[in-house]
Amino acid sequence: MEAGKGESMRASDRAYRTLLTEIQDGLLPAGAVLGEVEQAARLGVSRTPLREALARLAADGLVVQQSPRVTVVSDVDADDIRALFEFRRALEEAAARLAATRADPAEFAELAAEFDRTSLRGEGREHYYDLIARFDAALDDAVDNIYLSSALRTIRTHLVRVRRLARENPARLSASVGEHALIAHAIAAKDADLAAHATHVHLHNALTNILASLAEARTEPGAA
Amino acid sequence: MEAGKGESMRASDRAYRTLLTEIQDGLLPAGAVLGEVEQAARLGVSRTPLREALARLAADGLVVQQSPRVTVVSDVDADDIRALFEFRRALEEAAARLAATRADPAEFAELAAEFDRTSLRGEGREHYYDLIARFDAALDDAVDNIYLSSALRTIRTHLVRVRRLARENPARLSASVGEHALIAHAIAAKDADLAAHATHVHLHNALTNILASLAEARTEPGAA
DNA sequence: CCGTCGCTCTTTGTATACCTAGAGCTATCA
DNA sequence: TGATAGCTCTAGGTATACAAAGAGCGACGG
Repeated sequence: MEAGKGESMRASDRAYRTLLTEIQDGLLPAGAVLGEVEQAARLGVSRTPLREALARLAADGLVVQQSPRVTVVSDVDADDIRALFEFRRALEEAAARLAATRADPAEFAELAAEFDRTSLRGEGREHYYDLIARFDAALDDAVDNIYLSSALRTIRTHLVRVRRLARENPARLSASVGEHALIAHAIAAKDADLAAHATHVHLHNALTNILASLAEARTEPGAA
Repeated sequence: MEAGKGESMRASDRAYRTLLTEIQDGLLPAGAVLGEVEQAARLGVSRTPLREALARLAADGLVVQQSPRVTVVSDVDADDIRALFEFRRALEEAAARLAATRADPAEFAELAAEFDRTSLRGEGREHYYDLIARFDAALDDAVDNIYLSSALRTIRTHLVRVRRLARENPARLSASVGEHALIAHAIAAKDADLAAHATHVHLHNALTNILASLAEARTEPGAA
């Protein structure tokens, strides 16, 4: 579907992908120490490509040099999430405005229609996340700005982790579909202000839900 | 003042700093091919740290893999600059808003006063760029958002190159001081809307000036 | 018994040797 | 004469060997 297959890549790419996935999925929790020799042996690559992978993860902000000698998986607390969403709001509002100006209306009208349909039938997570991914891709394509796209990609990388920490409930998922439908409609209608403000609203709701979910999880840490 | 000295750094850092400076100063022009062995020999380091330096430059967007085999200094044309400023506007407007909310008013009042003073006496480029740098640092500090700060740092890295391409004239420099004064005053007054809109205006003027300067340079490429 | 000095061992940073793949050239065949 | 197949050679990708520095521990002295 998207990028190259697992076997034909360079060792450094495989190491990066593997570590990225493991961090996003929580297999490598925040604070986990990533020793070079240890990880190189585990992933079956030598230290050279592994170091390259760690450097990329550090550039992404998923890994941090705790001390000059030890690299750890970065922590994600509520303040981090708030900061991430401040950044995200700035970028996605700008992206929505630009898309409203430049996008092919037909494409976003089609996406809007799909969001509307999905909103009626209560489809599963799978379908929802897939649709979101297509919407994001269309947005990136319409905005046509490598700086913006690159920054958005980084954000999405972090969001995968955040979503894992804060399980979104079905009600929120459903509401999110509706919010996306509005954004898509606004872009299709070339209404930049509406697109930006709808994005603002969407991100506000998403953040609120995530922080609430996080607070909940802290009070009742029973469900493993 | 800022980062570590030249002699005590790691070889990879030295290579990165050197290449960065050379690209920003135009010694390595757009399109210049950066062979690993060649650059490693030239900079007096081995290929391993040099590769790390190239990877960082690639992450910054200053270097690009033209083909799977050849890495070149990235090009900067008018469209790139427009895209950069779209991105910059999104981030700096957001930063201005956040600073207006969070900054210590006294600090920005002081900066505003300095801009006002600089505006009266026609100080040189040196003083101007130094003051801007202090303003940027204060903004970063006030915003207190690692994602935003990190993205702004990347932008500033690119801006050094852009400034080189488009020589800013004294009139523009003077106007820019005034615009900065207004932004600083707005932040000190905790007026988020004014801070954001003044930033918008400032970036619009800066971009217009740069693009005009670029068009000029293309018609009369005489002055070496 | 506690503090400090020094050693060792681990871990990162760097250099280099090896491997592989692709671009370009040449020679041969149609 | 043109095209193609094969070869060579270069440059990147990977593995490994080497160097240096810091943390942890132990022994010795006060």
